[in-house]
Formats: sequence, structure tokens, C-alpha cells
Amino acid sequence: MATTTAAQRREQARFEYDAFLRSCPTNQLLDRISDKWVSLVVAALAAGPLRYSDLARKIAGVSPKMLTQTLRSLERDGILTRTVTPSVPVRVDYELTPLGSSLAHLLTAVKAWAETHFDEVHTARERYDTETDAPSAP
Amino acid sequence: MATTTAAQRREQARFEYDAFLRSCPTNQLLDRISDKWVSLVVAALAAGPLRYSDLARKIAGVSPKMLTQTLRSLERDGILTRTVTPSVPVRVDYELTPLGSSLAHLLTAVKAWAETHFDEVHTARERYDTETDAPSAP
DNA sequence: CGGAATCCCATTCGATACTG
DNA sequence: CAGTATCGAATGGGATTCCG
Repeated sequence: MATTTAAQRREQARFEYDAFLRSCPTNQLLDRISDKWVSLVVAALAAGPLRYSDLARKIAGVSPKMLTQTLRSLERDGILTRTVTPSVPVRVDYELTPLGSSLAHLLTAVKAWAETHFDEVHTARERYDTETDAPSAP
Repeated sequence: MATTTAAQRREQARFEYDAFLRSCPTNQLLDRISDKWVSLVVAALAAGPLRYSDLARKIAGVSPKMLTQTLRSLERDGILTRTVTPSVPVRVDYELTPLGSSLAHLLTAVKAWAETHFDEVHTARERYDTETDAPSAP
């Protein structure tokens, strides 16, 4: 017996892996800040509160769908607050919470790392491309 | 005239946005470390060099395809080194470079932030779900 | 103005099978 | 052991349209 070993073993491994991820706050939050738009929104709001259309203009390339989706998930996580002012044309402001500010600081650290080591990465990348792309080319 | 305003304007905005991203090292590297598997591989290698199959076992849930793909891109960026020992069964070791170690440190900082603020996020999330999910539910 | 809902395409990812 | 190749499923994300 045990014809199903290989497949089932990975399936079970995957199960345990999922359980691990669920129990690991790091991965949950890493996934959150990993999002392409999240970092841009947080960076845009770091300077101060903005309205929906201001964000759309500042980020410049985001579709309304993704902007709304991103803002909702960030609001849900307590990264920012959404304030509706029921004037005639509705006005909605978004602002970072203290938690959001601390996230902005973290992203600043990431940015610092990226700027510090970008040269190394760039160099390594070019060398790798040269070595693998033209090792035996005429 | 100007029937195409809305769509075309965003298209052009998108173009500029792409140009911005290309010139911004932060986003390039943020995208790299954002990857779900990258962080796991770096974390796994932080303790010391590992062989391919060791990594597959330690990460437990990754397909060979993604593992190889992740390792290649990290090698390309100078995050880790790949050492082939041409013994009878081929042996390949992966090890973090100094650059990779610094990235591991950064991920540690992210992890610290996540663990520090996980409660807040969790609380905010539950509150949000409660408020939006059952305000008028029977 | 600020958003919700729908459609749909492109990329990505995972599982499997095969090779050196 | 350490990959590569291929296929199908899932997902993300953009455009569009309509509501309050």
C-alpha cells in the first residue's frame, strides 16, 4: 500500500503550512504591507490626511476599484480612518491612525534599506545576467 | 469632443506611474521582499546554509517550481549563493550572502513590528467586522 | 463626488510528470 | 537529488457602468 505517499504527503505538509501561517502574525501582516498599493497609499497619507480623489490623483495609475479595495482593507486593520462629511457632494477624508504612522515608519526603514543596497542588487543582477546570458555566445 | 477623457487620462497616468516605479529602487526591492516565498526562504537560510531538499522540507508546502523560481531570483539579486558540488548524486547548497543577511535583519524588524502591533490590528479587524457585519442583521 | 457591481483578460501559482 | 516542462485553476487587477 501507500501508493498515495508523495501526493498526500505534500497535501498534509500544505495543511500544516497553512496552519503555521495562520498562527504567525508576521506573515499575516507581511502579506498586508506586501501589497503593491498599500505601501503607496500609506506613503501618500504619511504627509497628512487626503480625500478620495486626492489619493486617486496622487497615486496616479490606480483604478477606483483597487483604491477602494485597498482603503477598505486598511481601514479594517486600523491603519487608517475613514471620515464621511455628509455635505451636498459627499466628502470623505482618509487619515492614518497612530498604528498607520508606525507602519509608515517601518516602510521608511524598508525604503532606507532599499536605497542603501540598491547598488549591490543592481550590480549582482547585471553580473548574473551577463554570466548566464552569454557564457558561450559567439 | 473629449469623449475619451476619463479612460485616456488614466492610461497616461498609468504610463507616468510605471516610469516612476522603474526609477524608484524602493518599489523594485519592496516588490522583491514582498514575495510570499522570499521571506520564508530568507528566514529558513538565516540559520545557516541548506540544500535544496532541506529547503523544500523546511518550507513544507512549496512546489519545486516556486522554490526554484524563488531561489533563482534571489541568486540573481545577490541575496544568496548557489554552490553545486558535482558528486555522484549532485549536491547543491544555498547560503545567504552578506546582503542577504542584511535583508534577513530587515525582515526581523518587520517581524518585530508585526508581533508588537498584531493585537491592535486584530482588535481593529474584529471591531470592523462586527460593525459592518451585524448592524442591522436579524 | 465617492463608491459598488460586473465583466473579463493576463498573470501567477500549484500539481504533476519527466530528465540529467 | 535537483531540477525543468507543461497544463489547468485561481487570482489580481483594469475597464466599464450605474447608484446615492
